[in-house]
Amino acid sequence: MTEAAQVVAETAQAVTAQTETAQTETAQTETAERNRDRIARRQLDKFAERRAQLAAAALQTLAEQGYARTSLRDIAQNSEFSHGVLHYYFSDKTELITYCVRQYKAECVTRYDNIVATATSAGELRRGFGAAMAATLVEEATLHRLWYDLRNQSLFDDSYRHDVTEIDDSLERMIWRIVSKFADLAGTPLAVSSGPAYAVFDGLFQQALIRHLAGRADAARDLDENVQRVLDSLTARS
Amino acid sequence: MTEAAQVVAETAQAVTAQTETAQTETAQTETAERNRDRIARRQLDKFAERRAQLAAAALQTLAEQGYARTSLRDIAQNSEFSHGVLHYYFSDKTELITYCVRQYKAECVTRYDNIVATATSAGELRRGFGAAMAATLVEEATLHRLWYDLRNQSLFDDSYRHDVTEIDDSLERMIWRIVSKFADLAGTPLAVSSGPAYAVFDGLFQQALIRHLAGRADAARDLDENVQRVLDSLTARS
DNA sequence: CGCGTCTCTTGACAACTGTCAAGAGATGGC
DNA sequence: GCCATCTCTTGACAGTTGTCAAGAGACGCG
Repeated sequence: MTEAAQVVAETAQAVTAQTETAQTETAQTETAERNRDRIARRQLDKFAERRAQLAAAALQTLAEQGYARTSLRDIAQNSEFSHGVLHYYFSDKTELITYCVRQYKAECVTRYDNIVATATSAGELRRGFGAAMAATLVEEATLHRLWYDLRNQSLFDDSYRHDVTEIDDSLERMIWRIVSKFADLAGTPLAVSSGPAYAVFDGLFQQALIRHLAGRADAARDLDENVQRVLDSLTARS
Repeated sequence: MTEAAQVVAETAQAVTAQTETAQTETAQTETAERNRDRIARRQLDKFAERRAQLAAAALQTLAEQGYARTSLRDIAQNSEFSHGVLHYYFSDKTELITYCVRQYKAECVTRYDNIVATATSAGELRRGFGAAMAATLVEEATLHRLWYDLRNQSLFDDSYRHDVTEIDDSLERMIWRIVSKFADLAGTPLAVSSGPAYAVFDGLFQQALIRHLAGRADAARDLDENVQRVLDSLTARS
């Protein structure tokens, strides 16, 4: 990797997160500076784009084979590039997988927000939650399997712990938005707080995932039913 | 491995499970046969004993490093033998780990049965359950971490699926013994059946494990409290 | 004691792993 | 069209992996 590329790689995420850089150039050098800036920006975008593309290939491979059985060559083979390119865009395997985890997060932590926003009654919210859980269970089964795999890896390997914890917290908040709004709409207090609420539904989902992947056709329907029933149960008795 | 040892290996578990073999010898050859039998039995016991010993070393290593990072040489180094011996007692890595999983099961599926047997009131059972969960969370944290790791591996690797499913079913029954007896003692019906009941408490435990391993000192206390609260919540409203 | 069997060690093998360096091609500004 | 830079491929490296074979040592029978 060239020095320039190195710099691009190291700052890619930080810079792309900014909407605009400060314009402190004098009038004299403004055009040249802007040009250079525009070029750098384009390179940066292309760089970030390819990183995302490779991360997508990595996510697919990991979801299929699992963390323990996935090598960098496997990932490259699922992309349109050779294995060497991975070390041009990622410094090592850990950084690649960390990036994958972050990309996964962006896709999933707002999964149920639409339901929360549109539901007008407790019953509607409850049914929408159950249906959405059952739907993603079937449609993104391998990706969920990977999530649980990586979350477990983080219990053995500290390098993943931080990002995994961050995602887990986001998921907890996502579930809490549903549960607390449900209690709100239903007008009943809750028996548990955010943490155990997430844990309970995560447990239900994980069990359903295991059964679904084992080929049990009733897994999604059962999940739908169980989620609704438990959601009801978590409202405290009056 | 010699042919004899091979046979011993293949039949070790089946034979040790039997309490006594059929005695069909004639009086003439009885002594010789019994002698041979006694010898074979002793060899068999020694063989099974060493298998268990090696499996214990494997369990310890796996619990420390996780499935993905544990090699046969790592395991051997945690025992008092060299790496070659593993292929004398186990045909391959898969058989070793499968054996480990079975050994793990034997240690854990009756974990709460004492509480079920001795509890005389719903409150006592509920408190005993919460305390026992919190205790094993702390005392056997790495072993639980391994269990979740292997259960996840079984979602990617069919070779472990059968044994893992068997253990998971046993755990579900174990939890159900508690939950159903609790409802019995409390005189209230339950909102959920065996499957979701297990899923819910497993979710609580897994979250507590993650937090405990992350160094959060309140993990065990929270688990105790959450388990009791959820157990109460799962009793249906009258 | 001698000998066969059981146990275990040693060393090797082929395959695979993450990593990296050298260089070929592609691209785009001048 | 030239040249610098970016992008990607190829091939190699050192280390690790599961597996196995050859043989040394231990054990226990006759």
